[in-house]
Amino acid sequence: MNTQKDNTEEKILAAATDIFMVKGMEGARMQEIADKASINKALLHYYFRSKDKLFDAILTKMLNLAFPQIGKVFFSDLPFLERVEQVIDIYITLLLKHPQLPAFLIKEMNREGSLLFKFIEKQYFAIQPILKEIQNAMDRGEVIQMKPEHLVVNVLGMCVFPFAARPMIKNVVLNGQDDLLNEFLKQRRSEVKEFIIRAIQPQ
Amino acid sequence: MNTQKDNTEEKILAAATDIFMVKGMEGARMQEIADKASINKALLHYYFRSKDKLFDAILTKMLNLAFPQIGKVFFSDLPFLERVEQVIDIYITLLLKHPQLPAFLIKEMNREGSLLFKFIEKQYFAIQPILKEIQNAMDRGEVIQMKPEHLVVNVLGMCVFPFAARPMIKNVVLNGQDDLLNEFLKQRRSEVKEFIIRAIQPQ
DNA sequence: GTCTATATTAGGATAGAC
DNA sequence: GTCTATCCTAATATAGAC
Repeated sequence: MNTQKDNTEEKILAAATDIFMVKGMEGARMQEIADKASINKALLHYYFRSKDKLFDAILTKMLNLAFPQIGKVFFSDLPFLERVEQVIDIYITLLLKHPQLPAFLIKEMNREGSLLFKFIEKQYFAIQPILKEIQNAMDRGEVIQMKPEHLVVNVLGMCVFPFAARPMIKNVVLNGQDDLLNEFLKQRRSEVKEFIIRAIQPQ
Repeated sequence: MNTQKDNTEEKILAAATDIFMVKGMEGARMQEIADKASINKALLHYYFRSKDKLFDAILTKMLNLAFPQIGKVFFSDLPFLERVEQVIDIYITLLLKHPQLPAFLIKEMNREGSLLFKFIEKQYFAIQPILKEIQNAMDRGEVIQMKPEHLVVNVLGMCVFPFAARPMIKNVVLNGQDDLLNEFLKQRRSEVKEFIIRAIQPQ
């Protein structure tokens, strides 16, 4: 049963997500969020007490969206190169749905006092098995030898960077046209896959 | 001859650079900049009239540092693959000197009303010859065939991303240790080069 | 050119009526 | 639960003495 409370809370969360994702914690204004949710500032505070708490709610939501993705598909018994392709696929698909996510997270992880650090520190233990598994694949000769950490960062960089730097890509590389940008970002799925495979397949 | 004016102006610029690079336009405080420059707020305004104008001065300075780099070395008569290696070398060297630059620019290019856009739009004409030259190298068979725009973004992503996402790399991939992070970033020079070369060299 | 003191505004937060 | 009105602090900016 949907009370009015639930309904308003959802409106607030939706509005806050939109605003915070684009402007970040420091750029966002409570007034703007209230306007977008078609309520007033006082009601924002009634539901979330403070800007910090509201922001934390949004940040947590987006983090749970972004981070757990890798692990899911990675530990199957498919050949390693296919698993890499799947990871790239999943990530680009996620980013096409949330293009502002990379810039948002980069902004946030470089902001002092961000709650993001609490979250980030825990992830160390989550990624160790992945690095280990990459090393195993290398030892089996499924992939060329290199430092697993650098492979991870290379894949992440190629997937994430064009989204974080969309405004530059759009205006510098393409000709300022939104539809060209969208097309370009969609192409990343296959482009990154092919590029990575060429770089890491044996011989 | 150095008047007191020059001296103070330099102190302000140095302090403002430090603060703005780390905190961005919205996170920085005039008081903090004044403190760092060992002067008071009023003097900041005496020299630069407003926070906006001061920020613009810093932004312009950093942009002129970051953007014109590529072109310089790119149009020599060296083999294409060697030129790519040189570009990577120059960029990673620049980033090791200014590790906060990527996050700063990503923050800024995603901020509405940023003066960065005026600058960014002009760069379209600067990069066209580079894309053309890449295409030529592909047609000559010096490199594998792909969309030049994606090659540029791949190189840029691998160079820039680990700097933009330093806090995450440090805590998630490495073990929260600053010296490990530094070592890792230095390794990027050779790692990126080798990775790119494997991905784009013919056959 | 540099300071202290003050004005001004913006923005987060609360009180209190309904 | 929702609103209007108001408070309070932080932050940019200016006035005016030295």
